[in-house]
Amino acid sequence: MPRRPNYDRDDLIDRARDLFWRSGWAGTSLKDLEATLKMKPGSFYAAFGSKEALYELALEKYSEGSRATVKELVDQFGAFGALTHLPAVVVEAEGAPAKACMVSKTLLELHAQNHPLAAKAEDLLNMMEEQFTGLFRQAQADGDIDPDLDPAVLARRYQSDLLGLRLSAERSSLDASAIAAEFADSLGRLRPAN
Amino acid sequence: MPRRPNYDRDDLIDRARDLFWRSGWAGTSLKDLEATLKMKPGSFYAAFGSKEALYELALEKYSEGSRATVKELVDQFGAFGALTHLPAVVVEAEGAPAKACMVSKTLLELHAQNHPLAAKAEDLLNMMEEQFTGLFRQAQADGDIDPDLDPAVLARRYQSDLLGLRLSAERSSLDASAIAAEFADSLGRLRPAN
DNA sequence: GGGTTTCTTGAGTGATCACTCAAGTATATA
DNA sequence: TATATACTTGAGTGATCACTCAAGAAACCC
Repeated sequence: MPRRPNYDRDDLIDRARDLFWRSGWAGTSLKDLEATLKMKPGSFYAAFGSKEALYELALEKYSEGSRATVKELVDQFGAFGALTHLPAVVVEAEGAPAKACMVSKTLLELHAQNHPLAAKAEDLLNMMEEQFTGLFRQAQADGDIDPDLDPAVLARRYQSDLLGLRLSAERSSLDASAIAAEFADSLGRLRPAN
Repeated sequence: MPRRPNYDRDDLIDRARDLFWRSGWAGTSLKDLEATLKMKPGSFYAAFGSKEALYELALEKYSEGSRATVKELVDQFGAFGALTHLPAVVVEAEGAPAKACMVSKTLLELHAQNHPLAAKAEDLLNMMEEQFTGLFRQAQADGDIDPDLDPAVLARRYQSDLLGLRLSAERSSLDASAIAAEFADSLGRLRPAN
């Protein structure tokens, strides 16, 4: 009996994610979303309920994609190799809507307003941090990192520096690839003494 | 003949800076500004011309204050000491409207819109980077840092990591002081060999 | 193909946005 | 004290904000 929607919901969320990622929460109006998603207000609200609900879907998808990218690097280069390759990968991502991390942008924009999306962003940053912790632990098991170091501490610092790198990569006058290379290089200092 | 304004312009800019710093560009409405500055719209526009003009004044003042803080640390601890103390100072600033750097927040929020304030933020980040370059150069002259390292490269990396630290300090679930301490500690690796 | 159900359309909602301006008020000089 | 010159007030500007809803169109089951 029902009529099926003539859009691909997953594709819509992708496009919304890219728009939100580039333009932020307040910087993205419903008019912008209607244009990008080619939806009239009625369809939009029937499909997603609100701008906030769609942002949350987009943010979750961003975070999933982010963690998937890391997993691919692990498959390709191993845990330690993923950690050293990631800085260059995020900085040199050509088609990306922005260099900076969407989750950190969300946190910075909405933290002061105690917006629910800022709390969501904190949760996602914690998840991503845990992934890094796992990678450092694995790298220790692989003999690539000094086993006396605390993987949770290493992960916290790694994520902080990575977010800084990605923020810096938004600066047009700055060569982020060079910082990325130094960042990757400095991970060599964590190798075991043997 | 004229009537003098009954406000302290410098104090108004301070209060506007703190409000913008916390809430961002789009997150700060004129109503918010009117309440914080205790000014009616007419006075506001007579005094500052526009929300954007005031934001620019506030951003410049933020940047000046930031560089002044660094200079004070240099007077107190020397160039290398300033570099090692700064991470803890920015993270533990109790009364500050936000932990993250206002200039970097501005860049992230407005870069995608090609907003003039984003270009301004880039300029100010470049100025702050130059200050760090000078500090590394001085630290080399003082014999605290390996003279073979490039101070400009060190400054870029230092600033990037510092911005990442300050961004991370916005996370309530994260102990930023611990990262700050590790950050300061890792600068010890830059000391000359002898 | 009729009937049901959902999706799509797009004008329209009140609220808020940054901003204006004419009128009133206070302070300086002459 | 008179007058000139600001500054202050606050209602009001059109534009845009996120969002609603009644009506029409399309796809499915029987």
